[in-house]
Amino acid sequence: MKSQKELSKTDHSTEDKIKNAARLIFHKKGYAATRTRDIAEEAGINLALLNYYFRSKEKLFDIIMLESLQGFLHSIKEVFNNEETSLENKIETLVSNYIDLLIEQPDIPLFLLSELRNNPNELVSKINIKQVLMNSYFIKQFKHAMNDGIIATMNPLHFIMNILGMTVFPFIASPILKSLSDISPADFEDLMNQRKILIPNWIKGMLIV
Amino acid sequence: MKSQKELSKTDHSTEDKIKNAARLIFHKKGYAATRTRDIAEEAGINLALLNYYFRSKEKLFDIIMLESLQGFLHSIKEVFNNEETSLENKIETLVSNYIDLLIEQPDIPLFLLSELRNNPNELVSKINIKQVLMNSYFIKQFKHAMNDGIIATMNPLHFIMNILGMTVFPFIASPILKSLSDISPADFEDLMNQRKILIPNWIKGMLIV
DNA sequence: GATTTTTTTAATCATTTGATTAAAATATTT
DNA sequence: AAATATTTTAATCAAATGATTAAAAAAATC
Repeated sequence: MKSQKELSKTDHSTEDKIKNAARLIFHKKGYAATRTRDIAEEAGINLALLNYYFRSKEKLFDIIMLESLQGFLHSIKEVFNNEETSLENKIETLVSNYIDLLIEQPDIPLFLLSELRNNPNELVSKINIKQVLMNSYFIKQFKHAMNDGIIATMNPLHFIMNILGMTVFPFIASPILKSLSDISPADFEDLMNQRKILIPNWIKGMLIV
Repeated sequence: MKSQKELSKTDHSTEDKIKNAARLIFHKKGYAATRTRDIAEEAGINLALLNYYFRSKEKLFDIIMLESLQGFLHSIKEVFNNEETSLENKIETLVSNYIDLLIEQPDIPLFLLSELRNNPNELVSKINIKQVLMNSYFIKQFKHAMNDGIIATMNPLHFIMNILGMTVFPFIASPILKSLSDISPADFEDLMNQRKILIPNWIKGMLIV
């Protein structure tokens, strides 16, 4: 089990050291609350180096943001466009993969959602999430099963909201959930691991005609 | 249907004008990204007045934060401790109330979750969410029904995560969801209103033994 | 209506913070 | 080894930003 910091791939080059530090702090505090000096300190470099390599805070942020978003979508892409697996299998794999990802990097969802909130972000259109998700093989399978009466009729958006809501929300709300009961971080992780099995079962229950 | 701004209760007094402006901007941009000058401009007052009435940005923020958190918990409190209603009824009421609340004030969840993320917040302990939720009549009913074999066995936390996840998450992720498909804000609101019926049904499905 | 208190304003301060610059240190090339 | 290019640093700048102050305006009190 590696810590967030150790996890940061080989920071051999100075550029990587800065990027890894930036990722860590941006993810934890968001753009506005992050000081370039904090990044420099975390990276163990002089502040001027940050601007030497990345020109500005904003450009550095854009790089981190793009990579984070791509990384987060990568899991979905992989699963959604696999033409070999069943609908059920996709649900199981998606939930399980995401819970693993979120246990490792619990700050990612709140980071992404906060930063995408207002920004008239070209990123979202750049990445073309719509194409990736709504035109995926997974959605085709889903619609097909609906037409064949195998699963209940439902707007696919409801379906996606339910999967993501049940999977991602606990991590977003973990500070509150942890204070709700007296669960330790280890207990919380156990609960999340239980959900790898539970969520797919609940989801399947929603699909029964 | 009032806009967020008009909704702001009677800003008769200067103090109220400032608080309402602060609430609007803090909710939308978060603490770090908010400039006291923006609040002053939104309130239509001189910047010095903000400090005259509230001493500092931080003190003003603390007031808004406390009120927002209390407001958000108020809905739960009301429903959870009603000893007249059934478990099913509580679920329906809670989901319906929250969806109404979130349609009116969609910025609240991301605001609360972002700001509570790191802060070693005394607020959370001050408000004592634990007492409100985990020792509520609702949880008693839930545990009782489990013991009697009326509903499936499940950690109550899973149950709360599922209700809140399915209810709140779509609003947090709405910027992305809206770009996912081509739904208009009106379409989105329709979807959310559908969920007032759908979510309680899905939840009940999870509880079947 | 004069006096005192409260509210509001314009101007300014001090600190923070993103960014730059010129020089030093290090690495690379010739 | 000398010359050149690259990387790093310390010092500093300029703008943004939270906060204060002293004076003006308005309201309340006598």
